[in-house]
Amino acid sequence: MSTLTVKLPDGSARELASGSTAADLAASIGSRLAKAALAAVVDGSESDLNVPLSDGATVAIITADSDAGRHVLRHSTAHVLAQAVTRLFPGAKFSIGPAIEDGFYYDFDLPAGRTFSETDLSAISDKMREIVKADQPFVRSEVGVGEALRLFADQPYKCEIIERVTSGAADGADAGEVGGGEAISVYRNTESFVDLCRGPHVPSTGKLGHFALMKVAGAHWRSSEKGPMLQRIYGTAWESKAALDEHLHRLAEAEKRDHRRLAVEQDLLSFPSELGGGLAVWHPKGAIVRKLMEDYSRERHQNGGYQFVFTPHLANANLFQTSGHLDFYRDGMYPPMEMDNGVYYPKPMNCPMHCLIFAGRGRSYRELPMRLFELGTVYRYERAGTLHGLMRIRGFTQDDSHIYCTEDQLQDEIASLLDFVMSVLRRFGFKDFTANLSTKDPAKYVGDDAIWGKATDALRAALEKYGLEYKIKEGDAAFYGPKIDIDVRDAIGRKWQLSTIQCDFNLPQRFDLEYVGADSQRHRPIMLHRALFGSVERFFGVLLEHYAGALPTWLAPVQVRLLPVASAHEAYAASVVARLQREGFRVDVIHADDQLGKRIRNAKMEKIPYVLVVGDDDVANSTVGVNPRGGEVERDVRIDDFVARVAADVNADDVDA
RNA sequence: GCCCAGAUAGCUCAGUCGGCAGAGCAUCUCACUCGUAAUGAGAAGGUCGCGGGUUCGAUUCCCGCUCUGGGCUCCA
Repeated sequence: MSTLTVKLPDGSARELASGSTAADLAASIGSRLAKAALAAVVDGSESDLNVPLSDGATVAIITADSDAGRHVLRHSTAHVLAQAVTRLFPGAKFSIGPAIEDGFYYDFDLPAGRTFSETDLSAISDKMREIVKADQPFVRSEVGVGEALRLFADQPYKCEIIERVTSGAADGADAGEVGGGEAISVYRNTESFVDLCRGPHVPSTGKLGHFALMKVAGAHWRSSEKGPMLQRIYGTAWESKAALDEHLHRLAEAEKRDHRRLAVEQDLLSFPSELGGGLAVWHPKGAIVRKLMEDYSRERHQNGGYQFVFTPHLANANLFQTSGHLDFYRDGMYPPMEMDNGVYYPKPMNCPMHCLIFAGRGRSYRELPMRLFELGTVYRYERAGTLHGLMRIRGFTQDDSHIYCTEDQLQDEIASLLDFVMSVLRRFGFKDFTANLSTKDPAKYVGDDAIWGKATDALRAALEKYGLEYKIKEGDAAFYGPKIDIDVRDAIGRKWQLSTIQCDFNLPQRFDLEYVGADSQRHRPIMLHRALFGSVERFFGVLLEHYAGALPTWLAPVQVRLLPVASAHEAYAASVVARLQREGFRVDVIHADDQLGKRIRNAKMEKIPYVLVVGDDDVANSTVGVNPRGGEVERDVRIDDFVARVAADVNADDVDA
């Protein structure tokens, strides 16, 4: 009997009977591996377990508890979903169903315009469990184009994918469905259910089962707004019940730190419907936090060589004609107001007005770099379906800087800008950063290639110098210049894009901005846009979620709460409050109308950093009882010691979430 | 803008197969004055999101709108 030898990931070799498959390999290694195996990587490409191995191949087994394994089982679960839907809704057309982060989805076109509602999910889910229980095999075969078109004759979306793939017009979404090459691969589960797919898949549906259908949604075919609206079902799937439960638990935790929920619970701000969609009012407790954020931002900008400016909320249409906003972003602007002889628009950006300030008189190279800063409130008409709490809002305030500099200054200016941005972000407790460098889209840009190259190099050099991990997004820049976007990762691992540093070769030209150089000649400055919070509102929302509402002491609306044990201790409590207020702390006191335990509980739910309880002993000894957030109760703490401790906490550079 | 789901007391939510609307928390009053995560009693609180239709009667059924949530698209 002839044999073949394969290489394993650890470098060892293994001899198998000729004709052996990846499944045989797994079995030869161990029964636990055989059970956990879902697919294999053979010579670098993923394949099914039952693929025959060739002599000398390098083979790795994919198990369910790896990222690759979860990807396979999610994709396979999507097929089960499609089969369940086609059985429950005869005539349903299915389009694509990829694995995504934490789960999968599948898009359907139901007969007669029928739509899914959430109540359909349990029936579909039950049908899926039947299919899992039936332990149907996933049988791969490869067919020619003609055969494929015949197989999917009643599935127009599948036919479209086949045609696009074979005509070479496929994009990433199609490639997930079918591999490239001549033959088209399909996976059959039953006599009647077969799906176009590149694979690999689990050997049989019995390997699946730890899934949950999460929600239904509309989704456009081919992700194009012009395409028909399909019905999408989202699900999640995991390698074990424990992993599924853990995922569901994580979702529940994320929901608990939803900034919209925390904003209501802590009385920070609200979105009264009387005001209109996407518009917020800030209540006193939210406003104080916002003010602290803004004060800190102003202080840093003042020390960072910025000049403060203020500009109005409205501008004549001519200004936005000059800036180009009316040409490019009219749909995203609030509608115009007509008055006197002109037409006015609420501003969607501050930069045109800052350009007017620069252009207001002749400028010398000695004034550059000129750094203008404004907390400027802008209004954008975000479409109704896109609004989302503070994260997507129609009126918001940018911490907006525009820096005008010479070409020679570009490099240093960008490097110091990046330092500045990172230092401010760290103060707010973010520690984990990544950046994206977006480069020229050759199809759409203004300015000459030399300046694009120079600016892109300057951005890259700044990232390298700072040592910030970054990805290059080729062709992703706006038409007017390359940019750096900075993402932060929050306490539960979610990424938020916050700060941005953008070069602009367009506005200086449109506003005909000039300075006189040392050579007495006129030159055009380069403009940089820089937002750090981006939107103050959104940044506030991200902070709330990052800290789950427990803002660091320097930002907490109430830093210290005094609780007199009984009415007899109120005078003493008042004297402690006065002392702490003299030290500049934000303090309040809750009188002894409720029991102490109740007042402690309320303070804890409000996530106040320090709760001070004062009773007989404290009155006698000038002490306080300290109940710190997340710490143990301490009795008989001297007031001076407490003051020093809070002061240290407020000034701490290292803030933990 | 499109698909799905919502909107009932300040908050969280129950309920009415079409017949005067309910709980917990919060609020107010009274009692309790208490040493570290919910004291007790009472009161008050609602055009059941807005507008139209069907009906003897609509918070409930139908239509439209507004707002909210989840997606798609978009995001200077």
